[in-house]
Amino acid sequence: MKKNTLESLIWTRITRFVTESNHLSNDFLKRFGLTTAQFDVLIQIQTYQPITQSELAEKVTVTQGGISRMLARLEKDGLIERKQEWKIKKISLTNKGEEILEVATPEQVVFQSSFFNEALTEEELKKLYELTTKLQKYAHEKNLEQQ
Amino acid sequence: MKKNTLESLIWTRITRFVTESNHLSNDFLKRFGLTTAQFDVLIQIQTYQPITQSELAEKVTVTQGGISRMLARLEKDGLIERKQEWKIKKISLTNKGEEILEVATPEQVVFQSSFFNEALTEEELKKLYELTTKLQKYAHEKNLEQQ
DNA sequence: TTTTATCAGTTGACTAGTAAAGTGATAATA
DNA sequence: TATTATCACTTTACTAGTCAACTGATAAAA
Repeated sequence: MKKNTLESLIWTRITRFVTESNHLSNDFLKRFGLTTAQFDVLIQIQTYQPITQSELAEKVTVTQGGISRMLARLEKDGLIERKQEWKIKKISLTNKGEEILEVATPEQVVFQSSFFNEALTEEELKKLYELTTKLQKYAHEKNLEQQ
Repeated sequence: MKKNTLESLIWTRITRFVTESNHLSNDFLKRFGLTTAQFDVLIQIQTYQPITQSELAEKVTVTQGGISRMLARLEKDGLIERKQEWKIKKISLTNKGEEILEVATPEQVVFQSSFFNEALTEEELKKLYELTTKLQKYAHEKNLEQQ
């Protein structure tokens, strides 16, 4: 019984890479009082605000319930606000949220980029972008089919 | 303020791919009463048994506390056993664990591989393996430095 | 107008993980 | 021998997520 195909070796590499670089980013973002997941969500809100919870959930590939909890925490910390409007809730950043991102984003982008550009050449980066785009599109479509 | 470098685009693709393909695998493994995380741990135990908790934690990039909880669940389900031996605990699969893996592994390997080989060519797979190996090695080293 | 459906979000019970403090056995030192 | 350190693991309190059942408001059908 073969359990180590090239594909499953890649799978292991990718998941280990994601958890390890997540640890590093969490550590780095501690100075701003943020986690990697929170930073990810805040960036999406900043880009698309005002946005509904369902739209946001779709963008960060999390369930309705997951985004509900996450936003409850971010609201408690005063980083975002939810305004009930008709039967939907429109999410946007507060001034505090906006200010933190202004400082955190450039630093986090440089830090996060370092995992890639210190390990790979410019050519390899382009190839990797191409390959991961294909993978993600395929997995995304397969997920949509499932429902 | 530039927040969309090629690197951070790759980051997003990779993390979204990992969560989406994890959903698919979780769904697939439901028929064996397993989650993707549990399957991952069981395969490592099968490969290295008898193994200590600390060694196992290292292999699956999880903390001591994390592996302790995970193994408590797997033990409760009767898939593994922990034998106290001197001051360490040696982990191994039970018959039940071994039997489930025997059926689940070939199917899960085929399913997991499909995310890759249906989206990419053989050539691209080899390239991707090369690139992800570099990435993971780099992130792993950086994590070791941190401690 | 009452009922029913639907839609956006929340909540309960769970898995899976973290950091940091705690436990209990073994080994090293005073 | 008594004390202290260390080691392997557990536990507490938390973030982050899942699914599925539940609200509560709006819209559509009877």
